[in-house]
Amino acid sequence: MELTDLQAQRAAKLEQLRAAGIDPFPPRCQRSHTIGAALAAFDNLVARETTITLAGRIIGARRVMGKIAFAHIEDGSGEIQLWLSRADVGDEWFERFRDQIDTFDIVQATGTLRRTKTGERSLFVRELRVLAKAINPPPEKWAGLQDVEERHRQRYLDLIVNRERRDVFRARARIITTMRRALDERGFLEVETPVLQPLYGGAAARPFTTYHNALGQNLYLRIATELYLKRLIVGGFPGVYEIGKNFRNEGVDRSHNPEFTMMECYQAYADYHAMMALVEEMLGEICLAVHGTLTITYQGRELDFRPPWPRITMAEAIAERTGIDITRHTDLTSLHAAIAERGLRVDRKASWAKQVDELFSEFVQPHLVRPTFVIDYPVAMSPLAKRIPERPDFAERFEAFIAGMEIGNAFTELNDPFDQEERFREQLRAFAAGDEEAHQMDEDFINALRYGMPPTGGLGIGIDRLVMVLTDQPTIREVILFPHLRERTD
RNA sequence: GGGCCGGUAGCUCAGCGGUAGAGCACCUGACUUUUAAUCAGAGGGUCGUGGGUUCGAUCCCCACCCGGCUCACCA
Repeated sequence: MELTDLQAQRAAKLEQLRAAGIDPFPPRCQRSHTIGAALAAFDNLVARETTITLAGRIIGARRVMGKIAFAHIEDGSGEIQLWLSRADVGDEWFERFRDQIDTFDIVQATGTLRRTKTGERSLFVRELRVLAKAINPPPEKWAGLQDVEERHRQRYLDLIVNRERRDVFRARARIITTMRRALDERGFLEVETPVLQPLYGGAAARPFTTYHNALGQNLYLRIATELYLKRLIVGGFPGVYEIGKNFRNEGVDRSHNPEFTMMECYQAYADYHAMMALVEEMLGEICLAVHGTLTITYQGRELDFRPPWPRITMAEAIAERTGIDITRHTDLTSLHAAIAERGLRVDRKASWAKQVDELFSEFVQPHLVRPTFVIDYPVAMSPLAKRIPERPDFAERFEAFIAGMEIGNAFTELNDPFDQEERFREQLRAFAAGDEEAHQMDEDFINALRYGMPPTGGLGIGIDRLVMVLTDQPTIREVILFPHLRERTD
């Protein structure tokens, strides 16, 4: 790989260090404190004049004068200023600091803590060591690394330079930890199910396909964990959950990434009302863990996580926004007529369910800013959910919306194997008619249901979108460390 | 996939037919309390890629690559 001038300069300095018998990449350091710990114990360490050794990356500019020098280092726990004087570290290392050590190099410094005359807490260095020489130069000192593409392609650099971005991913970890604890405390068992699946199911999506050489078999990367987790409810676990990646072979936009993290949980002897309560409680706990309050701001808009969240049926929501009552237009012709009557766009290619969904997505979803449950979806859109006894064309299903985004999806799970089989057959017909996202027939899942699955509530939460909401990030790419980007060919 | 915008020094950006610019960074020198250090000086570019128009193209035209926003799609 060809080096730029700046890289070559740094590589030359590295060789100078080697020539002086200094390993620019020594295997160990002698750190006595993290910077965070040293700052926390600062007054004590000053009073006792304790000699300590800190390590970290040089950030910002080195300020080297004739006989003294300043620089800041950071180690992930904090930042501190180094104060170096020619008298204390000696000519050799003072000049080495000036001539061979650069911004971004990782160093170790031994000395005592004190405040400078301006009052800044600093390590007055007596001994310096190089821990790792940086060959790549830093971006611009003030503007930093702005270019979105480079921030994502070189996330490591983004995290060094834009250190506040680390907080987004710390919050992400806290969100997942808190969710896991909430589920554990409620008796759910964490499980792992296959990522490589011979059939894909549990969601409406196109899959990524791969091939197992030894078995001579096509496999799919999972689009959901649902059908495996419900097999475990059949198997007798009272509650299970899985947090993991799903893969959907679809487009990329501000709220979609081809691989994304989903939490799915299933609770035996519960229904979708119990799942609504679970969402309210669990997301409340998570919001408190991250923000310490249940009312937060997302992209300038207030979000109130205090329970109970509003509940509105899909039919009511559509009627409210469009004046169309889908419960009275139960066939496509009638529905199209109602849409046309109001001067709205009719999708001639859509099925009834698809047309309903389009009405919902276009006219209702953008308005669902505060945390809201939309409940009771048409059965035709919900092939894995149980019918509402009094209204068998609708299913006991809800989706949770926050800031106009679908965050969660839940049902009272369909446990009638005959109905499930018929729903799969309906999906096969849709697939044959050109719906590439229709579900596949899963005979083994039907077989599991034939052994009897208790009434069960199931829930999926899109972790990435939840993190967006709770960290006030505008796009999903900002909450995924390494978001999907096209390969660069130059 | 459509529309709009962008890709120029390591980074942040200006320039938009006539020798390629600034700031920061880097390099050289001075400097014992800096923190956007300061002062003086120097270097650094296939202007995303490939064609075309032109006496001459970073600039105009075409195609392509890579992004951003947006619409569509993806419940």
